[in-house]
Amino acid sequence: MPIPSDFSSPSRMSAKERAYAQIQRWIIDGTLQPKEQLIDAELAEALGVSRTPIREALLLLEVQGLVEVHPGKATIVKDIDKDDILKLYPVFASLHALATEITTSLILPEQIEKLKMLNARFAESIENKQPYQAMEMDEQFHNLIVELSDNLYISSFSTTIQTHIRRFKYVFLKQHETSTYSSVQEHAAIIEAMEQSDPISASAIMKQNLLRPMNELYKLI
Amino acid sequence: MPIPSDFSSPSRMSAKERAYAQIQRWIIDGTLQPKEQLIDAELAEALGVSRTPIREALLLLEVQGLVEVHPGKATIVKDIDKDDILKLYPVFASLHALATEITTSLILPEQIEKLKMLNARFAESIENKQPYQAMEMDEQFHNLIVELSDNLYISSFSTTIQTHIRRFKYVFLKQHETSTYSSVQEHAAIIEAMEQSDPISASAIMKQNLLRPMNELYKLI
DNA sequence: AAACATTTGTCCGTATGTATA
DNA sequence: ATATACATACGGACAAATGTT
Repeated sequence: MPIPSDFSSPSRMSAKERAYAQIQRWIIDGTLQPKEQLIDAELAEALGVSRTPIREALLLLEVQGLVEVHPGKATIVKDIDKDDILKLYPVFASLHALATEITTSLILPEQIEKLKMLNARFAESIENKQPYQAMEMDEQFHNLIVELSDNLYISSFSTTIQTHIRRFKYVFLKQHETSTYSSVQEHAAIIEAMEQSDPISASAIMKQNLLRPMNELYKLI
Repeated sequence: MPIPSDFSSPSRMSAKERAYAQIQRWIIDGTLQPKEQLIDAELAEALGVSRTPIREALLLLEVQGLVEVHPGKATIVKDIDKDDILKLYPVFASLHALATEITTSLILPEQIEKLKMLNARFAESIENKQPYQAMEMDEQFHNLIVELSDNLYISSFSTTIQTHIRRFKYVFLKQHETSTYSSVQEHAAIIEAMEQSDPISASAIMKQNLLRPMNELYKLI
């Protein structure tokens, strides 16, 4: 009789980690709205744990910029306004441009193939009008390049920014129709520049691939 | 009789904040060495507080990448090796290049003057052979540009990287003679590009101003 | 193999500080 | 101005997990 035995797969999340992941999801998807007050005792009861792991999770969310803790007063979900998009995307673009530059000089043929595969699935998702799946494929394409750059700081900062961008889309857009076919073509151009070992071109295209949606989003709102 | 009454100046740091600042200092200056085990109970006694604020401080330091927490096993000071410098500086340079680009289009004449003043004091410190003061003046110059870019993500990420770079210098260099006079000239060139409202040039020089010391440091070690 | 020592994780009670009636 | 309610900050004890004897 086969025993599941995947004890160490998600390595048994601690209460703190579960609380962190759940509260973060609630903030991103709008269940917890901007400026809404967070009371640790309430969250503790809602998640079936004590206040300690909740407080640790809120501390992490504060560092990430999703929560504001006013000692002795209140803890609230950080407010958001549309101009945040003008602060988020340039940093995101710079980080990914750097990651692209680094990855271009490290990438292996089989990893290039994986990027092509991800971009193909990205294109399919757009054609099949599945905006959420398209967004995820787009993220996977970008995240693979970031991972391949093998730089913990880039990946860490990138994850933080990506979380805020995701929240922004959830709060301001009903649908997530942010992916366009021109993005597929830019991805292809990035891959081509990587194949030609041209880090300058690759990173320049990557930057545009992220700054263009910023402008489109900003006009849209 | 005049009462000091500076209650809100440092706004009375919490135990968590004091613990965080102190442990961080100990890690940066090498009092707590790489791979050294950190026992929260010991730190709690040493700092005269309970384990709770210590654990919160360690959590923050873990996010910052200065500490590794292995649940149930141990908490240790993160190890460091000289190749870290090749990961830190490119990210630092990208962030400061972006900050420079943004600040160039926002900066006011009086703020330009302040940059000139900081660079003059930076030059003096080098001439007077005061390497630590020179490092601080250099940091103030860069940090002012970052602050003026008015982007919370840039300043937050920049602070994290700067902390690691500082630790690197403490661990691998006895003296902090990392500032050279060519850096003063590059700062002057950045200021000049800003005065001419040339963000491309300003950010390019800024990038070089940070990548050059990276290569010098790497060769030195 | 099992009991033990050690360290982190969690719970809950209390103190402190703030805002409001 | 005082007291009261309420939320966060902190403390101390217990539980859980890991490695060892």
